[in-house]
Amino acid sequence: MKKYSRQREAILDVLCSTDTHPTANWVYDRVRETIPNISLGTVYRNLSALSEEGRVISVSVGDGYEHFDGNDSLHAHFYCKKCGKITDVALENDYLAEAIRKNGFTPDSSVYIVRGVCGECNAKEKN
Amino acid sequence: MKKYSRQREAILDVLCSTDTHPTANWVYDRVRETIPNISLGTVYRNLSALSEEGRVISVSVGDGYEHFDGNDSLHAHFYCKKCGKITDVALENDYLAEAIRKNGFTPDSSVYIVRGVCGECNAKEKN
DNA sequence: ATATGTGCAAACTGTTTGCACACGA
DNA sequence: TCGTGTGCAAACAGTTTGCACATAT
Repeated sequence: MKKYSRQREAILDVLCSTDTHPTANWVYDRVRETIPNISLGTVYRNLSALSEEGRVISVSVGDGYEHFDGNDSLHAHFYCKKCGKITDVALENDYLAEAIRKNGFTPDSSVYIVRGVCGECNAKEKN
Repeated sequence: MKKYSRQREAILDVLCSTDTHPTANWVYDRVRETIPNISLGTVYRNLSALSEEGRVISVSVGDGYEHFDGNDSLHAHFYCKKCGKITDVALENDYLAEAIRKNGFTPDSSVYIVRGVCGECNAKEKN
């Protein structure tokens, strides 16, 4: 059975109190402020556990890192290729998951990523 | 300037003639049937180049591998956590990219992934 | 008591990269 | 010729894992 752990709670806290889609290492640094001797391995183990439980989503934008997201409302991710920032874009309904359900699948989590250039970087480009 | 290469064409061919969302290594094995002494490094370099050009899409489903997709029609990916299979689901319009454009971004490629259990594995589970 | 979680560090592995050579334009 | 691409192999880096100890139930 699943056992409580201070470490896992702290990790979940960090993920739910940011919208920056952090990497494992960023979470590690942040949690160390509270639990200084937590290990990176523990962070990885718990991120992976939380992700399997569906309490957290993992997002791969293609920058070589796994990003984690504690935002449980329906949204898409916009990844800017220039500055690397990931921005949430709220969605009203999950019509992709619906389309998929019609194909005989049972979806349980959705990760939507759109890549491109953000407004800020678009502006800068006009130099 | 971009130079023609037999290797890159062969890699693109492989990707466009399958719907299995292969990994770099699978592509490597496949291309070696035609170009036996191609190197894995070359495959990686070209996959990454093709991906930047937008001729190919890279899909991270969270199994530890990067998957590549030469299908250029609009579709979502369903990843089955049980059997690992990735299935394309055609979409009529890219309303997510639209939603994102309204937020001031300039999207250029979309990767939609829904995770869950596929019909086959659902059936098997009823034992 | 005991099964699960942790810290530590080493191991793993998919991917990247430097270099000398080959090749397309 | 000249700049880009390739093959090879070593290096890299994010992530995983084994082990002995700690902790929740």
